[in-house]
Amino acid sequence: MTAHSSGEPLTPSGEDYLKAIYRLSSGEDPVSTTGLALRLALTPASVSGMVKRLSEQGLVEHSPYRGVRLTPDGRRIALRMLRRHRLIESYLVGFLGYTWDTVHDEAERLEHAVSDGLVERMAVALGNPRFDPHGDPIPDVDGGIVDFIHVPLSDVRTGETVTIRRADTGDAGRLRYLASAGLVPGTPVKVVDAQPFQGPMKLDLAGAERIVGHELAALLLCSRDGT
Amino acid sequence: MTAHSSGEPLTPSGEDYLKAIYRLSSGEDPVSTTGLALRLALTPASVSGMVKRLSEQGLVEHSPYRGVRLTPDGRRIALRMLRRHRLIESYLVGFLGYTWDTVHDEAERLEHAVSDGLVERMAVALGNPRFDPHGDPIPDVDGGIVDFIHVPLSDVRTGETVTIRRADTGDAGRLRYLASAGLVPGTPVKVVDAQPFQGPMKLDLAGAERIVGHELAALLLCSRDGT
DNA sequence: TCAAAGGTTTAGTATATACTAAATTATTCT
DNA sequence: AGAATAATTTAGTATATACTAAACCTTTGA
Repeated sequence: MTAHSSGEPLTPSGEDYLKAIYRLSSGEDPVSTTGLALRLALTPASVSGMVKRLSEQGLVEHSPYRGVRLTPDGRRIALRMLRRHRLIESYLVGFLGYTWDTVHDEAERLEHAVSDGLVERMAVALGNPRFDPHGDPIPDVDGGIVDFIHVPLSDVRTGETVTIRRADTGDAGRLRYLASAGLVPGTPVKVVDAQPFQGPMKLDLAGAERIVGHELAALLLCSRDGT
Repeated sequence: MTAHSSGEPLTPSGEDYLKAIYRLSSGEDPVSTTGLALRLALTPASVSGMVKRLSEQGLVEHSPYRGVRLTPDGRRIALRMLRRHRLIESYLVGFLGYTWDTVHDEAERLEHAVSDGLVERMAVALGNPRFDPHGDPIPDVDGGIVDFIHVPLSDVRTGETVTIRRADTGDAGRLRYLASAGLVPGTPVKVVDAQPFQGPMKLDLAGAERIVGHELAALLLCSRDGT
């Protein structure tokens, strides 16, 4: 089974573009060239060129000056990469002693090198998990993905209690800090106070008080009830 | 710690060349362009070009029309790749249910993507093995490698008893057949009869008789005593 | 010893991907 | 609405790696 319908083989670069488009578009919305360029740390001009090639391969639809979106083929590949990435992260944490802040870069390279067979063996070894160590949902083999509506902690109103579900970054430093502050998926948090203008929040974590800046709070995606 | 002294980063291609040179030269002898081309399934012209670039990076020494050999830097990288490859194979067999005939291709891709840290974690999980599933020695972290003098089974004289130590191929079909015939590292074998002109050999495997063609016998590297 | 054969290198081409600088289109603000 | 600003694309360049075809050494054998 090839990666996509057209015969063209896809390069690691192409895989990264598709994955980035998926992440930025949350599956559907069109994505801007500049947004992609920022995310991939490339120039907009380079992105323009690559997008044109992906479009010729039928993996994205591109309206010049308007944006890119994935075709069904493109989305399938993006979800496959996401599955790989998240299963690899899960495996490294579960079986090789990695911590959640150190797995991202390793997975970023491995996801282009592993075979489908290896990914599935890792999935089996893990017991087919549905979430990775950061709380992100793992797409299943046929591209299904459960995506809950999560609220950034920074948007939660004072007095409300939510449960942290995901940490939306791959940055090791931030992840390490979050873990040390006890702000990991599964943790219930009550917003005691929130200062305006991107100001810090005062939180209640099982009795203990904690102050978190706006930037970090925006990375913590939460659910309101027992979702 | 970078891969080699000069600042130049090495590409996966370059890593493959160095590994191939090491394998073909058994560490020291100069290697021909054509030999390399055959091994890597490339044209001699392509090899010529790449060898020139590797030589500029100080990883190989090249006397035009005479051959290539590794510099100390080049050898270090080659051994690092060999360590990676063999540890990955060992890990896949030991922890993820792979069999010895199916690990080669997977390792061939992964060896370029894993970090040193991951390799060492796999080594620890395996208990720092010294041989991989095919019986090949695994170089240690500082590039030490125990290499015994092994005899191809095809060179063993009639009446002699040897122990199979290594299966010198990555070909899945051949490996599968060898395993099914009981011809795996560790097995003692007595040569009952050997026909001339690349003819088949008759073997005694713990009482059972077996016929093996010359090509396969040449792949089975053996030790004479209890080496 | 010298010519033929074979192995090796060079020259020129192609593909993939990134870049900078310039041209182009879209948006925003007055 | 039209000009200034911002975003996007195109044009042209560079690097890495592979290829084919042609030129070039080396070795072999008469």
